[in-house]
Amino acid sequence: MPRVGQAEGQALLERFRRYLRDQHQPVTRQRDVVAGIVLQADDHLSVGAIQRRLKERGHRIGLATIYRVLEILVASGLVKAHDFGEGFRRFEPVTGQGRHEHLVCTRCGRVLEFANEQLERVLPIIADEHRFQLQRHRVEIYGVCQACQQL
Amino acid sequence: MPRVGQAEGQALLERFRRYLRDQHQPVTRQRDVVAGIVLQADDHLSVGAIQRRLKERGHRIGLATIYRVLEILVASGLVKAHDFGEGFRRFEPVTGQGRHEHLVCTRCGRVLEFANEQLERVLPIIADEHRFQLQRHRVEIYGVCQACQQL
DNA sequence: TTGCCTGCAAAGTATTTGCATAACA
DNA sequence: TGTTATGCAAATACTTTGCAGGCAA
Repeated sequence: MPRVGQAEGQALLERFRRYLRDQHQPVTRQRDVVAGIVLQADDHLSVGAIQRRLKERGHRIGLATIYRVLEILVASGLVKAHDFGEGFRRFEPVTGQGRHEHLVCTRCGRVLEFANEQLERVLPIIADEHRFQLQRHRVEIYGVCQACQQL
Repeated sequence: MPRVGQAEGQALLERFRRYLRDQHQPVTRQRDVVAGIVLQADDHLSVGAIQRRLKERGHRIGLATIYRVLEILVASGLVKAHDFGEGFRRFEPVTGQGRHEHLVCTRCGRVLEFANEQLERVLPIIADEHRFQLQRHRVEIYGVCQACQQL
């Protein structure tokens, strides 16, 4: 079950092309291909994973270009960058499903998502109690996923 | 108001020396000095900050040694390492005050702590709902601290 | 056509490792 | 005194940047 449906991925890609045109930036083949992979991913991709998929599909795109496209994608708001403390970042398409947090498997690296109303409610209160102007938060649960427990 | 009182810092340092002796590892001057700085810190120190304090106090200790002492401190359980997504880690002495999470100021880098019972209660439930064997979690609130808001 | 994007390689940052020397027990 | 920690420098991993040439508009 993909995070982003085929159709939603296509729609996001279309929005990215539009974003580039609006910004008077060219829609290059590299940008289209990299964005296509990230925006249609059913997972939280690392740069390494993106590079691998590019190779599999026969595309020869430089590493620097991947990073530069990701920068644009994040700036466009269509992609979010995450740092799960692995020493590298991962990238996730921003779908309509709204705010969610992450469960990260420390064995296989798989990332699951969850939403919890209670959590989202309490964090602004805590920030307020400490006179913090909340900008964003990060909630991650690390553990062993069901599949890895059975090995 | 320091996180770790002078007395508590001293006690932690004493425990570190005992830990080394128990492990049949030498208590060298470098280990003692670096541990002293980290264990008595009133803040979440980066390696850069540790290095700076060492220089201020006239100690010439190699960078590699700092990292190696930190590795021992973390292994001993007296220090916790944190990754606040800044591209480097920070280190915090483990005091008796128990579990807490962090508020990180995105302007000045200051780190405040907070504890919230509701939060600690809900996270294991969420892990369970997703058949995740919980190992640890991370809750961070990023925003602008009170001092920085007034600038 | 023309300016910006791309690819390559080099640089940059945080951290780790190898090795000769020095210091602790 | 023998073992092992230290200091320096080189290596590593991820990411960013500079520059010559290629491509989108």
